Amino acid sequence: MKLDYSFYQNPDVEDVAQKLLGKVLVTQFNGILTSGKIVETEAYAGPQDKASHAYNGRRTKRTEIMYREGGTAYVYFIYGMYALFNVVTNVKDIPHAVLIRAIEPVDGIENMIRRRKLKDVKHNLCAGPGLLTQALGITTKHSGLSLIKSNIRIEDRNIKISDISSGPRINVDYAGDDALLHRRFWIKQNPWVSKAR
DNA sequence: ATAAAGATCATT
DNA sequence: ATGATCTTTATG
Repeated sequence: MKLDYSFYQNPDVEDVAQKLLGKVLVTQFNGILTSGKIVETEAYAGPQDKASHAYNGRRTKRTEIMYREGGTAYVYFIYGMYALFNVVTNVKDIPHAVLIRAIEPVDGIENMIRRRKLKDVKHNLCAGPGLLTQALGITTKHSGLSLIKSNIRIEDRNIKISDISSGPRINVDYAGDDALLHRRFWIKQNPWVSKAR
């Protein structure tokens, strides 16, 4: 069943990041349904987190979306090529977010392969934040959409997951000491987790 | 108006 | 380790 606002409005963003592991991220655009099991996430704890776009309460046109109520999609463009998908958490005006870093393909795999311009299923189909958005057809124009009311949603399909591992977030060295915090979570030994760089 | 950086990825 | 590629943001 689809996750509701009560799931997303949890005040503990690290807790949500871990609970998202094993849930299924689904998009349904133009009748094409694609989905994947979330296997890797990162928590961004708003104003107190030097790695967050909302650090120190920064509000810009882009980051404004993070101040919406939990259960909103925050998608932004980075490095001139990639859209990264985040789940906004906590209540309105508290800019917490969870970056979805990797999924394991579940539904519509042929369409995911086509969107990625691959020949067949390879490890790089959706193991990385910039790759899974391509595979699911997510772009910046989806930023601000409700995960409860739009064609992007997250479902609990009662998938049991094994142990959770944690470590520092990727590519946030600009965050000083906050770069050392263990706010990246993944399903232990899952082959679809992104390559750590 | 300009410049610099960036929650990445593929390749060497 | 480096290059591709361009939006967002800060600064002047």
